[in-house]
Amino acid sequence: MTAAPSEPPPSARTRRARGAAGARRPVYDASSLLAVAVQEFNTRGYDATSMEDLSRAAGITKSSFYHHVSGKEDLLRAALSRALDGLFGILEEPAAQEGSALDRLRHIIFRQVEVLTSELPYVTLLLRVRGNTETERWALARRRAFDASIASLVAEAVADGEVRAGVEPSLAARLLSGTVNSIIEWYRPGRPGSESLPAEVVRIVSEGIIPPA
Amino acid sequence: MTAAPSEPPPSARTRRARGAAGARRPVYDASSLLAVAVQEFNTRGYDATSMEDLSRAAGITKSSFYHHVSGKEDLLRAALSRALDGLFGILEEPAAQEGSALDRLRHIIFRQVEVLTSELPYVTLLLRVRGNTETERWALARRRAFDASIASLVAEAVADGEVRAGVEPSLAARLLSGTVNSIIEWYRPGRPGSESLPAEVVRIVSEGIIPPA
DNA sequence: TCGCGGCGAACGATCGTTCGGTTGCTCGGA
DNA sequence: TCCGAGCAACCGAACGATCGTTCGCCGCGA
Repeated sequence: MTAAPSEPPPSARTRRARGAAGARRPVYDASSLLAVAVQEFNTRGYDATSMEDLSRAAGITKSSFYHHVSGKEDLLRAALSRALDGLFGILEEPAAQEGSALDRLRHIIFRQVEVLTSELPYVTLLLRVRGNTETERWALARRRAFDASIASLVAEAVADGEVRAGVEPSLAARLLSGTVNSIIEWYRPGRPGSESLPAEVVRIVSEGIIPPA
Repeated sequence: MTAAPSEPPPSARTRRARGAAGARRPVYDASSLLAVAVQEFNTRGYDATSMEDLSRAAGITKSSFYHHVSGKEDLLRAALSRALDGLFGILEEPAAQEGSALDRLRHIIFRQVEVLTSELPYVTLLLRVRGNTETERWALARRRAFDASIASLVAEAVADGEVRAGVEPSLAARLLSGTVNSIIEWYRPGRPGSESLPAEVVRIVSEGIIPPA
């Protein structure tokens, strides 16, 4: 353990039971280091976060950190993959493929809020990607594909006469995605009333945010 | 002019007429360089943008760039100031201080969309600040103060019975700000229909984004 | 002649990454 | 039961690259 002279506590350490079946002695595993890294990325921003920052947050030195991860951009890719898998998984659910366009849309919105909150750090990182590297551009393209499938669903619902076509369907789709995604700016897990958030969001995008009395 | 050997065109150059009344020969002025810098900041992200990137976008060398600006963070501060001045200016307008809470709220939303679109690069930068430096924390605090005044206005409108209190006023206020701010993610100036956007946003937050038929 | 706008070169700092070496636990064989 | 080999975890030091910033100098127009 080599008692460190300064402050860092063994924060996200996931010590496996001594002598457990399997490999030798993994003090850190890949997913817990990823969680630490994503948290730092979201606090400081990806570019402003150094590998020194990440390793310090994990409680080890920079060179030790490299024994567990292959590099900074691979951490980013793993995190973005997790977020994208969560979102695209929604589209493959039965309720997202059966029923009227409006019903499918409502289900997707509901589930999108659930995924946003359950995978908050990863989705937050995804929604802040700018496209500087090939990894970021890949994530941006996948994200645009997700938004596009929602936009086409909105258009279908309007064409079927299931929603009032007060505005352009494309504008409605953009504001819809923007409203749902903005949740990452303020949502923090563990606060009371979180479990009702998906239903409240679905209602609010149907009835309006500030509907006159 | 000293014809550069490579590609960069004299992009945002604001050449003053030869021999015009006044000072010597300001080829670049502070505001045009700020515009160039903010555009680069928004494309790559503030931290990922180097002074080399900025000067290249301006068509001069890095050392020449420093003859006109005092540093990277001062550029950021100037840009964030411009965005914040635009937003807080809304709150001082007569229509934001007189009338019912709902009318004031509608006016602020309308004007906020106008400012978002007219000052798009500066507000975009503001909405992406993370809080790494003292400048960024100052901007974050001011931005939170703006959001708080909107939240209290929503609460007032609910208390006065002017809007249907379907959900928590604080949730409505957060989704309201998120919806309006998300416009920066897709709005680009000069496209047809832009002039009607503020009114459409006001209507959509009142009637819902996807109201059932 | 003056001085502003522009330039190349260089500063120290920090970046992501690599390398060689030390520690201490685990396990097979005596 | 003891021991030595092997290896995962960890570390300090350093790599070349790039960062924001500064400096001294030059050329041209007023």
